[in-house]
Amino acid sequence: MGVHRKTRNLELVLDAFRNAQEALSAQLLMERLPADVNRSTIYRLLDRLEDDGVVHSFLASENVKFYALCKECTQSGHVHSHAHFQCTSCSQVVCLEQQVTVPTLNRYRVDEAQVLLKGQCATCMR
Amino acid sequence: MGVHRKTRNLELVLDAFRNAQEALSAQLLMERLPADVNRSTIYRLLDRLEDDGVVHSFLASENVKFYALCKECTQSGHVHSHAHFQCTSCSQVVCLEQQVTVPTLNRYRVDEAQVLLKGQCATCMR
DNA sequence: GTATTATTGCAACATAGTCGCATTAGTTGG
DNA sequence: CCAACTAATGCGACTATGTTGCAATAATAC
Repeated sequence: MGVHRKTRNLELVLDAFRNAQEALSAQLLMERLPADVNRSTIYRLLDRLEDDGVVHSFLASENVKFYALCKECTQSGHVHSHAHFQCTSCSQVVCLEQQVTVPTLNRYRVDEAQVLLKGQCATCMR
Repeated sequence: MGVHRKTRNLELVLDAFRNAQEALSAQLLMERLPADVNRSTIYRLLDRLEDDGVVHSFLASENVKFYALCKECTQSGHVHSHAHFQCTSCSQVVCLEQQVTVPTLNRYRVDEAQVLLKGQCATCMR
């Protein structure tokens, strides 16, 4: 497992994430990358980067999967229970600092929490 | 707006929700309803019921939208910030009692919180 | 019972994502 | 540097979830 070869496409995707302040979907990546980068390749790179723990993913509105670089995550223990925010006007998605306290449930074992806050971002509020 | 006519399909869908202990997706509904109920009709009924505040929806894994009857919701003020749980083994989704305390953010106005806890349900843990 | 129109069924479409397979191109060893 | 190996890519076809236009059907009001 792991990212093996240093290819142009991989570098392009990583750069896109490094330059982005927000989380990115496959669709957004396609728009930001050169047109000749194949759709399947983007999906495959995202899958791989997620497997490798380089990015984490979460679902936002409209059934779209978003990805963002893992910052607080270590190789051993991943902490993905921070919240995400999506603006209902511009659809932009960002990772928040907020950690989510996962409630303990007696009938279930909770492994992961996905928290999506929806509302308006500073730009769209004006 | 509003549910107007009392049709067979509407009754079937409502019954399915009343009989279900879990949340239902369009797919699950299709499996539980007579085969001659049209796919589009199910989607349209779900949309309408959500508009009317009869059910609420939220996204679970695999980009699938789930619906459940609104219980704590009043006509005037909807409270949809309770958490949902999805079992990663059997994919079943349930509404939890847990209310989510929506964090206040200074750079965003938060209108809604979607919380999906993932893990294993009692049945799958055995 | 008839008129009105919400609801339905159908088929075609849209979008997000996946997959098999042949080709391309990093990487390694000599 | 070159050849061999094989990961990565591009392509096209496919799946799944959901949407839409339109004509037919059926619930409701009179």
